[in-house]
Amino acid sequence: MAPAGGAGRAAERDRPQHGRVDPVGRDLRRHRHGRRDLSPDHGRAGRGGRGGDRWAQRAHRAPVGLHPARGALADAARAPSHLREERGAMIPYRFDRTAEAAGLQEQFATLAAGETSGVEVSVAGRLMLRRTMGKLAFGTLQDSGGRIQAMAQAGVTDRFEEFCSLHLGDWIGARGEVVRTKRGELSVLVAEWVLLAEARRQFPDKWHGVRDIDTRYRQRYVDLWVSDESRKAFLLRSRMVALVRRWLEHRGFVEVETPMLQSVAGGADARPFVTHHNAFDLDLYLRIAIELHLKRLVVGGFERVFEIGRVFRNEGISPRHNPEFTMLELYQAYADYHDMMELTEQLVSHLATELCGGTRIAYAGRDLDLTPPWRRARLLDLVAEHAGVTLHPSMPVEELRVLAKGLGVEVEPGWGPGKLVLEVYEKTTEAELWGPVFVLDYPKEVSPLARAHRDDPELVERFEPVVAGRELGNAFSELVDPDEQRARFVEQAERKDVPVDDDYLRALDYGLPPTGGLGIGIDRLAMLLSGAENIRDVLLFPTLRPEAPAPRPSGGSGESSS
RNA sequence: GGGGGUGUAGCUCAGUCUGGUUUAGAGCUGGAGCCUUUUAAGCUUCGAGUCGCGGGUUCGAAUCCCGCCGCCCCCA
Repeated sequence: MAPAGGAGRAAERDRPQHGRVDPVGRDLRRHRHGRRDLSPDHGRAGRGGRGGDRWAQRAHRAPVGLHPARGALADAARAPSHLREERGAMIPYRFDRTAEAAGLQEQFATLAAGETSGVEVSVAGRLMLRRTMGKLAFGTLQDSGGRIQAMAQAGVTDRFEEFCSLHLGDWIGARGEVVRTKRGELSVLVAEWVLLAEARRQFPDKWHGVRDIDTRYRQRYVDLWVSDESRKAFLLRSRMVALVRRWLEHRGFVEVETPMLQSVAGGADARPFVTHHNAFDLDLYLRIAIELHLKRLVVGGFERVFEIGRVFRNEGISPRHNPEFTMLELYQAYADYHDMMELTEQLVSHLATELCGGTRIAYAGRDLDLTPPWRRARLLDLVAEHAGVTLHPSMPVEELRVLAKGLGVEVEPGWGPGKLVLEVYEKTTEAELWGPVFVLDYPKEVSPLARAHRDDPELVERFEPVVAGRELGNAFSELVDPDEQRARFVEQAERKDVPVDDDYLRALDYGLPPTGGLGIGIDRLAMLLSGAENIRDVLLFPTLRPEAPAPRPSGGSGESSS
């Protein structure tokens, strides 16, 4: 049967096979014995249990498939366990839960040790700990919101012995009275229970959990199941994104979704991923920014618009970079970058207040005060402060090059003065800024979508909020002049061999009002508020190298070739 | 690409410097059993490892040497 093959392959992948007994064959033999000798009785007993079918709808007994190993090699140690096979066949289609752990802990907080409540509930969750002692057993059940102890007693609990043989990691549903034990632990005294899912692979260390960082990223389902802090970080991220949406909607922003597949990947300076559309026989790019589409929408009359979405950059991976990450971008008509600064500090302090209980937080072992207003400082002034040199993009290229080298900053031949200034800032100053600080006024050369500074034509009205030595986002007074934009695109195209986005220029021809734009890295923000120092700790499934080597063409192992 | 760290049972880790009392250990998990108030329950017992992979040195390699691979961190 088909499922057998699948299970077998899964088991094989977990360990190399070198002339060992095939686990599938072993399982199969074991299974047949179990059925022949033991199965029928247990089948009847299971289905005839009192009240079971009324309480939880049980599935018809499905043909019992092969049980893959509970972890590599572990099946070798496992007894036939006909009980488990029978139980596996009785998984219900649904379960009526009437209470959750956290709610019970709250509701019965005053129930005294040794007292019974007279209240009957049904709970469901995963068995995290188990303590059996002959005629009495305790299990710690975890649901999405908390933990509650399940207490089973011979003579009270249906199928008591089977309950005692549950594995850590198994999911069960249980009905019974809420009681508090003599030792003070709130419990559900189980009358009836049902297996909801079997954990066929062994539970990680119940005290240490999973420490191996690779396993935590690759098998997030295991990490989330056993790592409290991991669960918390992702819940925080989820709440954070919800708060961002609500906060922006309150301020009249409209959420939109724009294409991720683009024929011109614009809006940022990054290498795109290329993909191919078959019907059009057309190469397309995964977007590297959301910017240009959102500004088109402002042209179209959406005065306040935002998108929270994935962008893709085909560049290196580091503790702060993942090839796909989530950006918030927003555009507000009639606003400039000063408005964007206010919006940024208000938004971030709001999130910190809601999620961290205040705007003074700790990050990487240091205090961080996100209380507005944040310091505003010109990039050139910060470079002077930290690197001790006064630079300006109007200075001769050669002079800037010498200054940069003098600071130990490596430079490339083609770089103009603006790029040199930016490079000096990034190499000498950015990481030193604990912040929060708005770094203002970037060279025009490196900011092709930002509007020239009203006081200095060599600069643009642009800022990056920098926190803990890292940029959290990027914002401009947007460039609205179509001729100026065309000139910057053309200049960029000549220098970097990137196409000009003619449609965007056409959109500007229809009139983009003065507009403030802001992009914030949602992952970075989640790191900040959850205390994570690695972006992978806020990405459920970070990009990793494939686990197994690519399957080789069939035709031998290839190892014996001489 | 360079440097540093790391890889031993399903999980968490000893053992590596100083090669051999080690047939590779512990705890948890898992199997069998005892146990009616546990809180990582306890107790008895059993099983489980190509010590990342491949070469080499040696009478003998988890341990020393060489090469490679994965992961983490720093730098580019």
